[in-house]
Amino acid sequence: MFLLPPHLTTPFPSTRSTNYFPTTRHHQPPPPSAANPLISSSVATATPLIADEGPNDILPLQNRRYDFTPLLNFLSSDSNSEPENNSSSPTQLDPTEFQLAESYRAVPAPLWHGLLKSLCSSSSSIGLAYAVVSWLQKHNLCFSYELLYSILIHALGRNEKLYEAFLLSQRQVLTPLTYNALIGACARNGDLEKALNLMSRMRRDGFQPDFVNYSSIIQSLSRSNRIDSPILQKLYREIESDKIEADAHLLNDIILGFSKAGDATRALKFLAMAQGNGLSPKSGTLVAVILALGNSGRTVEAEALFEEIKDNGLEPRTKAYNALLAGYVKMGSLKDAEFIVSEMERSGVLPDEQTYSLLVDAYAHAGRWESARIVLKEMEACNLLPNSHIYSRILASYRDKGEWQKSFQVLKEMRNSGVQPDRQFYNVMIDTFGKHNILDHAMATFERMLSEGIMPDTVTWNTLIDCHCKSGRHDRAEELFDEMQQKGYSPCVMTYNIMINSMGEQERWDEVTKLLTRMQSQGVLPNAVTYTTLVDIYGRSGRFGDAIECLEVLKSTGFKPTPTMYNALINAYAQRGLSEQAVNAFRMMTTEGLTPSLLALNSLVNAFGEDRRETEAFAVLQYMKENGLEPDVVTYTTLMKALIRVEKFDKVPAVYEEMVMSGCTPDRKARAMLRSALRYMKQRLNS
DNA sequence: TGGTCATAAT
Repeated sequence: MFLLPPHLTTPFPSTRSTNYFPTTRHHQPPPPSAANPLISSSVATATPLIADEGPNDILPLQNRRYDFTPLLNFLSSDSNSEPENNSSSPTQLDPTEFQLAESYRAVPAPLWHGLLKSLCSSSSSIGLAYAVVSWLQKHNLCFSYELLYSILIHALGRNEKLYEAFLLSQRQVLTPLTYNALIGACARNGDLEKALNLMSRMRRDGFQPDFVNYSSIIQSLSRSNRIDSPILQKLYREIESDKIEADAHLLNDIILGFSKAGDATRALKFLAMAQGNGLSPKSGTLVAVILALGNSGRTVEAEALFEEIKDNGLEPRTKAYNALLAGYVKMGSLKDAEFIVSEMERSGVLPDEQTYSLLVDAYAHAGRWESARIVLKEMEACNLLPNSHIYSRILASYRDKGEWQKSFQVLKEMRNSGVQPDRQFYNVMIDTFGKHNILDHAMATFERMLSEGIMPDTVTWNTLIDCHCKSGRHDRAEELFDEMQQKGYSPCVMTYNIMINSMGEQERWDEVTKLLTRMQSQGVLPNAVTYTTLVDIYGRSGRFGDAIECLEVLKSTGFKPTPTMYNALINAYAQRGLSEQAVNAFRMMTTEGLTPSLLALNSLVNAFGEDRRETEAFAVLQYMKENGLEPDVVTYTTLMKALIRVEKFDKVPAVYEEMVMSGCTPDRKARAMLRSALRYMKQRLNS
């Protein structure tokens, strides 16, 4: 088995030649006035320039007090500005260049910074930017060159030119300032792997990563929605071991990160820590925590936090109400949702598109299409136009209720209202067909989207690939995976997770390894789902050694396995009736300080049931009751299955009875289990 | 801004 090592030592890009900058310079068009820059236009004047002089991307600078064109023209043509050749001192220069330098003596530093940022925005002028820095250094025209380099790196990072940033950094000894800029550039470009590598390199060089590094990484993860709880936990452990005291900003980022990762428990923990230190997080962060609480069904706590905003003397605004509303919509509590909206009205807080969208969501989810329609009308009355987003939510509701046929009606309705479907809408539509195994509709929707000139994104490809996997069309999924890359789309973690799952289902272990290697080479970091998937696929195939090794590797890299990973392992043992091993996995989980969920215990019930140890299965039920975990339909159904396995059919009805008495609503599978027990009893009577 | 896609129980 193969797994990704902890800190992948990705080399810095060094394969391309280091004379990258000089060569790009030759791509500059020869400047018309290069022959005598001092004569062609005066320096340091307010005179506006002719537009076609110099690179186009610095046009905004021409409105400023200083005219950099002569300098840029000079640097574009003059080979003396090569950094390699600038050993000569300014006094040895030809008088023209000296005079040019003198004319820029009074330029304030921020203007140089602005010039550099501007030059970095276009590939064709990056070389020029570097030449400017070298030239400034040569003529002692700007105070801190370290700062200039970090500005260059930062600007390159902003402009998604990470590769160039790395090349540039290779020309300098890395200082804390340039390290920070580089780490920031990596974070901004979502290259967490490189950012983390740089942090450890920084430590090796004897520099202490500071909270800004951590902040930029966490912010980048949050922003790109790529954050997950284990990675943030690991980062926090590093913060602790770096002995960095989390300040208000960093704590804010951490709370926001855990919220976005859906880990409401840890978000609350750090919120308490911040408040304990007398710090109050930004209101947007509190809203994110409310959202996370609501999303995990913890609406009571969400409401408590909402009230806390009020207690702090702040008036909750639309966003805060929306977050609370989202929780109730998520749990399908229409009454509470309606109450929140009326509270908004009462408090004079205006609903926005999001509010209406959530309300429409709530009605559509409850199957009250007419009410949803009224909300849309009301929305228009408030001068808020229904958009593609709101219709995509409606479609998602239909999808989740199994009513894929409604897709066409939704499409028609939105067109009638003058709303054009956008990419996200089509993504949901493809997913709707895909989730119901109507692959030709899914593909037709994809074609339709293309024919309307809407470009797919990674989500579109992921959706298509996954729905083919789910329908067992692994061959087509693989083709689509290749196709997306041929068309220039880079697979993301999710794509890889889908493909790993697919290969695992097919037991093509070499392919699983290949995918992991490719992830690594492309700098795509595996996340919690990747590991859960690996544990799951190995476990399901009885490769328990590999499954456990996954968890060990994970732990050795400073991550903690999530409860979900253990659930996958326990489930794998359970399905093969290996109850002893299932119990062991369960114990491992509790030893790690993880609280077993109902899901883990249900798997344990199943493990005993499949191992014909129904007494122990019922002991787990007892354990649940004693530990305040409410058994659910799955628990009782699994117990009934356990009884059937040992042919104690006559005891099944009592379990069914208890299920109903304890307030569980029997579902289709529960009823089927009872029915089959009754059938066996009848058979036994007849024989 | 947001909204869409991936993992674990009968």
